[in-house]
Amino acid sequence: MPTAPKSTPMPRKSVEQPEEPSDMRSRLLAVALQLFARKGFDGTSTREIVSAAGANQGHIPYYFSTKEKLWQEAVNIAFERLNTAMEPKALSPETGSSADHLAHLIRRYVHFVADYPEFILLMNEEGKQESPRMQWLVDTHAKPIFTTLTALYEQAMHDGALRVPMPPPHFHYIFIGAVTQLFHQRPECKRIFNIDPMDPEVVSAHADALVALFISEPPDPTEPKE
Amino acid sequence: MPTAPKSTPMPRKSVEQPEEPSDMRSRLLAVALQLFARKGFDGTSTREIVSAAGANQGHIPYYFSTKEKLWQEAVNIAFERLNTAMEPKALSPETGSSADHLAHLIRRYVHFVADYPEFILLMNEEGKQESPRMQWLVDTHAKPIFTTLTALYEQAMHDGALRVPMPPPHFHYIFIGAVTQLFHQRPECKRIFNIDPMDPEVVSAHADALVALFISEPPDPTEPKE
DNA sequence: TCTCACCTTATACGGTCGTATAAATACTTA
DNA sequence: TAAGTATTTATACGACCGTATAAGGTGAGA
Repeated sequence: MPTAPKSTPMPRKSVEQPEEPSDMRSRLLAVALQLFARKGFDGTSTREIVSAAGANQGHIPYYFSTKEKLWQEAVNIAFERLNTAMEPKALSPETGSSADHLAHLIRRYVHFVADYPEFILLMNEEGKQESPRMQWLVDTHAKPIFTTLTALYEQAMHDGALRVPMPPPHFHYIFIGAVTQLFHQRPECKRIFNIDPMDPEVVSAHADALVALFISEPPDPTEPKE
Repeated sequence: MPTAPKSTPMPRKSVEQPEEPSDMRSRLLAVALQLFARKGFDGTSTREIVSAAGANQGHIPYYFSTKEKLWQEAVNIAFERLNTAMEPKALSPETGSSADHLAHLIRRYVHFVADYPEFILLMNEEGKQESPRMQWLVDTHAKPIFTTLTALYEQAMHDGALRVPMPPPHFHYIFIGAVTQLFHQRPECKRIFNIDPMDPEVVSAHADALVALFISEPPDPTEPKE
């Protein structure tokens, strides 16, 4: 920009976005994650990422060498957030019934998905077709998580906490689909039903419905048992 | 190809694929539907379509004028198949309980999705972000279907056929997600669980699980009612 | 056989893509 | 302040994109 005033040479670094991560690498990762989730890997150009991050084309080979590597690092961040939101200690509690615990996990996951739809958008985008990216994602992140989840499902079925027992893979996809479809199809839902899935009341109602659908009712204390 | 033998000038038309639709327009539509479903609108190039259909670049402006129009015609075909598979008369039966009827519809839809995953791949691809394509798809095809479905859900809840009553939009996305996620994430499922969702036994087991989850059990005739 | 509408082909245009790199700038350390 | 490292910039390359079109081929009716 040849017309920029040289008389005010920017004090130190950038005063532009005091809230976002200041270094270019982090900003590129954050922007890339948003765009990859919303528009897919092929649907997102490096020029779009660079422009939205206020960066330069040269930054991508400099920091990430390749668009694919940039995507991998962005996915790593998404899984870090999942693991933070659903931290492992919450998965094996010491108190409360199995049903209560599972209900709590469902509510937590619903709110995570609503707060951070990028995660499921990425997963659904990459899980639907064979590709090196899909294999990397599954082997690196998904498989270990699903091993843990399968154990959780089996424990819950053993405890009678799940209303309808079924093989873990079936339960897994039924459950994940039931939780996420509303948020994955947000624009469609807004246009068809005039409802915004991100509305906090909608999110809570969704969590309630899912808990009622999947979790066994506790035995009614006003009735004699057996 | 200058080395092609001119001595054998192809009798009449093409003897190549006697089973596929013979005219180029239909072949382009069939191929485009597959590719759009598997790789999305942006992820599919007209050159890819043309090459897979054994056609020429010029065929696309000639028959469809635009890639977007080609996409629209392919989507029309997908919805024709949905409407054929779930034909309206099946939606309002005269005999049997509401629960039996609904269970039948669930099984039918599960098998449709398994046989023809292109449909849900297209819907999920386009429903996840705002775009003129999404608006066209929803206004042209999805909205009328979902109006019918909402009436169906409400009737089923009124009849007590659904185990867990909830507002129709919530039920809709929970149900669609529960049915389709397994088939949408087929490559992921194969890699994680070593299970192919298209295996007929897996499809049937999935349908059974969904019926058990959503549909109320019939009142047990061996027990006195009330 | 000639005509003419229909279909197919080869080829091209301007634009965008991922990637790359040399030069310019900013920052740190001495 | 001087030297050296880290970052940013402008720019370029070849490949592929959607779209377009003029020329060639084909077959039915005159």
